[in-house]
Amino acid sequence: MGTLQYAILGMLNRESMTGYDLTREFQTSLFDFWTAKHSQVYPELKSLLEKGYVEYETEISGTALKKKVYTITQQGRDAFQNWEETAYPIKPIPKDEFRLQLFFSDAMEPEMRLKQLEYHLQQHRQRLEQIRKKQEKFEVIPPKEESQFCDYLVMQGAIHREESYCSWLEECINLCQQRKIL
Amino acid sequence: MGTLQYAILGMLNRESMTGYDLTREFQTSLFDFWTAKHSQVYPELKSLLEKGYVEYETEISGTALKKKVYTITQQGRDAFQNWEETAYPIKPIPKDEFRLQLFFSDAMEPEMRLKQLEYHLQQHRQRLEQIRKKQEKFEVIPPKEESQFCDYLVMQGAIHREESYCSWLEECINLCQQRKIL
DNA sequence: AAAATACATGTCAAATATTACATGTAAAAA
DNA sequence: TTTTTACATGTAATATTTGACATGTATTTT
Repeated sequence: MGTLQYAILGMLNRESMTGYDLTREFQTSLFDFWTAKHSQVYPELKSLLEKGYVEYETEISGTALKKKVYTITQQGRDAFQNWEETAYPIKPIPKDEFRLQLFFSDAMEPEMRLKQLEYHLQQHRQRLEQIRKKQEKFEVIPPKEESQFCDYLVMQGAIHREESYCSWLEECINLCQQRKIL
Repeated sequence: MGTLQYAILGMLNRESMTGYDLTREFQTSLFDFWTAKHSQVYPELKSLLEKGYVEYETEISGTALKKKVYTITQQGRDAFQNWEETAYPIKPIPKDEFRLQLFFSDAMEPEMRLKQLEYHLQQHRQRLEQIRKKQEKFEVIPPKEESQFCDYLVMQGAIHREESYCSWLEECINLCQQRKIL
């Protein structure tokens, strides 16, 4: 079973919701480590339904709008817990198109390389700022029993990741400029 | 045109080689930011051939073993250079199964969460050590005109990435333990 | 009252990527 | 001399993901 299905089970384990709600979560609270579009969510829900890991009730919103509110079953809870407690070997290193461009940048004008480095630094600084805005909502570190504590941990991870990307790019820019002056 | 095709063009831009050689590069020098299996490389070479971006000559190794040695064409060089100098918006945040598990770890025993954190720290420390072994080969920072300089930059990036992953995990472990003692 | 945005659910085609299937030669080690 | 490892090239089936197509309701803004 793919990771996305466990992500869905994990969310439904917290709270029953619709495919639309799940999709929204993938665009917000899970955004810093997992994303999915609605075109992937609905088929996966169907698959989980066939496995008996989720069930749904139809609710009417307003006068005609049908909503399918999905709830995790005991079977689903068991499958989720089993995944959650399994220590999987770490996945292959994520692909990074910019690192690839940089790797080949010896074939490029030094000014162009610098321009590329500065553009990407700017992009990652923006991303970092967006994550820091989330961080500011935490006034204290939440107690470790709450799901808020987990939110805090993964958000810290996202900050670490972007900070290190930025500091690497700064280092690259320095190295490129230094050797220009000498 | 997909990124993998540009990765192949970039390698052939440095030196003519076979699909087998390319696959080996994806497992070694490009490993820290892009990978591909031979089952993906051969069809992509075929596609590049149809586009006129590469051509090949058949060489005989030994008495019977046929090798297809691919060479980039001028058209291929132009396409590559165009990609290389384009500043693409940064890609969505890479997926990370462990961060997903951690995000849901409020539903888990605190000891289990700690066990998971320590396992992943160990895995990433190992990965970091492997990259550091590559780093040790550089006695000085190579001059910026050489492709070695690019190798150095991306390798530094891989070190930054793994170091920050490890320091984040250490921070998480500390936070989990701290609150246990208090 | 109209328009725009958010809510809500799906399918389909295409691109990307992994694993397994399939075959054979060359060189090095046991 | 046999076996194993590296060299060498492909295809097929499957899984994952994205982007486009397709439709309709509810709410908010203009």
